[in-house]
Amino acid sequence: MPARHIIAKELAGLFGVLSHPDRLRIVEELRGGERDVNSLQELLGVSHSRTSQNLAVLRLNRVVIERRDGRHVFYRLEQPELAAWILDGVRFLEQGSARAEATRSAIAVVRQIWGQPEKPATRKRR
Amino acid sequence: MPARHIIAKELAGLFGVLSHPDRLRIVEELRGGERDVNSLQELLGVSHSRTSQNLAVLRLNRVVIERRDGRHVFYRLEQPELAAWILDGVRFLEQGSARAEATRSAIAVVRQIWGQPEKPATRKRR
DNA sequence: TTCATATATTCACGAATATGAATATATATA
DNA sequence: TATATATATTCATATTCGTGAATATATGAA
Repeated sequence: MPARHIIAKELAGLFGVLSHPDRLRIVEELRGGERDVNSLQELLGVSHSRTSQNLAVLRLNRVVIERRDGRHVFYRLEQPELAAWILDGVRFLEQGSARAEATRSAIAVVRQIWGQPEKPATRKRR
Repeated sequence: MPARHIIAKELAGLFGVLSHPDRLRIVEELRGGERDVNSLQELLGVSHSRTSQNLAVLRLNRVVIERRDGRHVFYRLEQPELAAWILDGVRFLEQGSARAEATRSAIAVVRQIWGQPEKPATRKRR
């Protein structure tokens, strides 16, 4: 199989993994370091199982790595630069006049929020 | 709706559009300039309608723009830098020891193939 | 003009895949 | 043990995919 077929397929897989709002937000929330599932669930405001399932997708595709500590499981980015690369892709949302103004201003906000490393919150360790 | 929700959703949409091998290859093949549907179909080695349908997805999501000329429809990237950004993302495939050696060498090849602008082939114009 | 051809898009269908919600199971800690 | 936490499984639904047929649309020839 030609190299470009292999890579196109694998890249498409990576894009597929990232083509979900929850999972994108998880990646961005992990940009500053590891977090446990509960902490992520609260940040996302979705159900526990949904968080866990999306983390499983990310883990199976080697986007995140887990570290168990007591009854907590902490997740972190396997390749922290991934978060910056994703954020960089936001510029392609600005295109086109058809794009809503709401989106354009949201981009500015998100660049503030996601654009700088953040010290992980409430990291309960034991 | 918080900015990060909006952006996560839109970004996820973009990733979804790009989460298909054919569409990724189309974007990369267009890095050097416009091509008509037939030319793309031959490059990809897939059916005509499949090519056209994937172009429609890219078009509806403002990734590509069409230009009609006679009986040909030429497509080009709306934001040419998109191809470079995607190629940049290839580095995240190198990760992890579980990754097959075949992939690693394919990455090198693809960086050669996609890494430099290419002069569009056989552009039949009238 | 009419007809044949080349090009591109759209449609309909079944197959495959993804998704979300709910539940069940497993594990670690107290 | 009981409880909190995390993962796995199941199921119903929704979405996406690929193919082949049908439908434009444009061009050139008769």
